[in-house]
Amino acid sequence: MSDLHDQIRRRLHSSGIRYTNGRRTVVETIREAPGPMTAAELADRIGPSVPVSSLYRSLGVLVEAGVVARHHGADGTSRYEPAEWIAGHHHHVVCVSCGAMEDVELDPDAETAISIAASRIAERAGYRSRGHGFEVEGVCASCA
Amino acid sequence: MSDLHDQIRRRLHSSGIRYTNGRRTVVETIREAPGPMTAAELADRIGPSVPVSSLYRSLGVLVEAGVVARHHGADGTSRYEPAEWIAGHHHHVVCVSCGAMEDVELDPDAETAISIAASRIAERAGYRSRGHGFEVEGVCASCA
DNA sequence: TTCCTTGCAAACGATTTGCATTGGA
DNA sequence: TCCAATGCAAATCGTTTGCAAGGAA
Repeated sequence: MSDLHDQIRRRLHSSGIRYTNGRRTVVETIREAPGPMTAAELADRIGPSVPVSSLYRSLGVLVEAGVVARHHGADGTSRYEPAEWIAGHHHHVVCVSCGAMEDVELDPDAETAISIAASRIAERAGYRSRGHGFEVEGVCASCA
Repeated sequence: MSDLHDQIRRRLHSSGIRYTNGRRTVVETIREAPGPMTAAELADRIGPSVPVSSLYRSLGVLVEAGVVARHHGADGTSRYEPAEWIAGHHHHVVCVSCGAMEDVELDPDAETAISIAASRIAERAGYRSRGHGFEVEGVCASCA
């Protein structure tokens, strides 16, 4: 596990960015989270040791460096989770009612179907497909 | 076409809501737009006849009534377009760089594949699938 | 010493809301 | 008449930034 942090440290260092305690705390909190978290949720879990402004700055740096991925829930707020090279490939369900977001993995055949359809969609609009990330909308259990 | 506005008027009236000039202007502007628009873009097109606060209030009412659909761009701002019963079924590509959003239609076979995979994803997370709406992420032509 | 990073507070952009006024059925 | 809708300004929320102090290489 220190392995991972070494990898991250190297990644950041190659851009002249330091892997400080605060940033490591942010990364660990995101990794321990059950799913994509908002900045406010992260701030709650981390406590006052990392003030909001620093939290946001760290998140920006980590997203920029490809360590953390940023997503947008149905409520407009950003949610953060480990990048794919850390967390593995997966998709998201987003609750259109409360904005919650969860990770989901697909079996290979569904994955293939999705991949084809998604790249066709991107191509048709003249977009360069970025992986084949997409989000499914629905209503979560507690909102239903 | 006055047909459509009559339908909308009836829809709103059944909830004790009035279909005023301002709201009609908002609906028409959204219908004439080339794709999902932000509130700011709508305000630009409409001009000062509908102040921002009224615009937002109208959008809220229209979304609530199922006349307009609200989506979340990659930049966190909301985008609005006619509801599916007006615009027809389609999907979206979202530019992860600038937040732009475009409509895309799929051929029936891709549509079927997507539909199956999307409902499987929703089910797996315990979400009630809302249609099978989803958004594909990519990078648009002007950002690439 | 030289940059990068932090922390606080102030600034910001998008959206919402309080309140008094206007307008429609 | 009665309740919904409007317009303005102020408030709120998530997020960003300026600036001076602190810390690692």
